[in-house]
Amino acid sequence: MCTDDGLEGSVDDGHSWRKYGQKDILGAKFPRSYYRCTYRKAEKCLATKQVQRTDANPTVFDITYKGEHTCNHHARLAEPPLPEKHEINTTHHQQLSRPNPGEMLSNLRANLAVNTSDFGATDPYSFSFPLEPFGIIEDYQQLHLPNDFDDELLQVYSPPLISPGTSDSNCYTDWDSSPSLNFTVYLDHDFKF
DNA sequence: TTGATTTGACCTAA
DNA sequence: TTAGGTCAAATCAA
Repeated sequence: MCTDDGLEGSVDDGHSWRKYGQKDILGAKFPRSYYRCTYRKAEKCLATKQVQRTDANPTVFDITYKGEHTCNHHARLAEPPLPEKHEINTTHHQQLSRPNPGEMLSNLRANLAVNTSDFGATDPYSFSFPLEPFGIIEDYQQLHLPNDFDDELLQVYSPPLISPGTSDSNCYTDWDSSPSLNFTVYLDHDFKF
């Protein structure tokens, strides 16, 4: 994650990652970093993620998760019954209570700001703003975002936490080809951790 | 001393 | 052949 002073660190998504490579990508100003789960060997956890700073905005990172954690070291999470993979279960959305603002605020400060504006370009989409730092990959599917989620989030948390100006965020899953998740993290220039 | 990061080399798919 | 992804030795930091 990049801060105002240009320092880069890993987004605390509740997992322990170990960097294993960095590559200059053709046409990209900034290199892409490759991370794998710290417990890859110990627990044969094959989860990986790629982090790349976007050209347009150096404070924005595209983070792509691949695979899923099989280790037991992910952050503790509220554990409602998991919807079957590849299935968007709207029932769960109704059963799960939305995080209260205090919890979300503390988690935002502790972890990251996620710009969820302009969702809806792809359907179905799903993304859960976690009660706790991000956990196993399935957790992203536990909540279906309502259409007005971004508006509500912005009303509650901005300014100064979330930049409302950008509109080119993306959040999609491509479960058919590979179990990966890509989302863009926007950091407000005034964001303080 | 141990675990994490860096970085050039290597592998592989397109 | 090239670009993206991974490996692994060297280096760094706690």
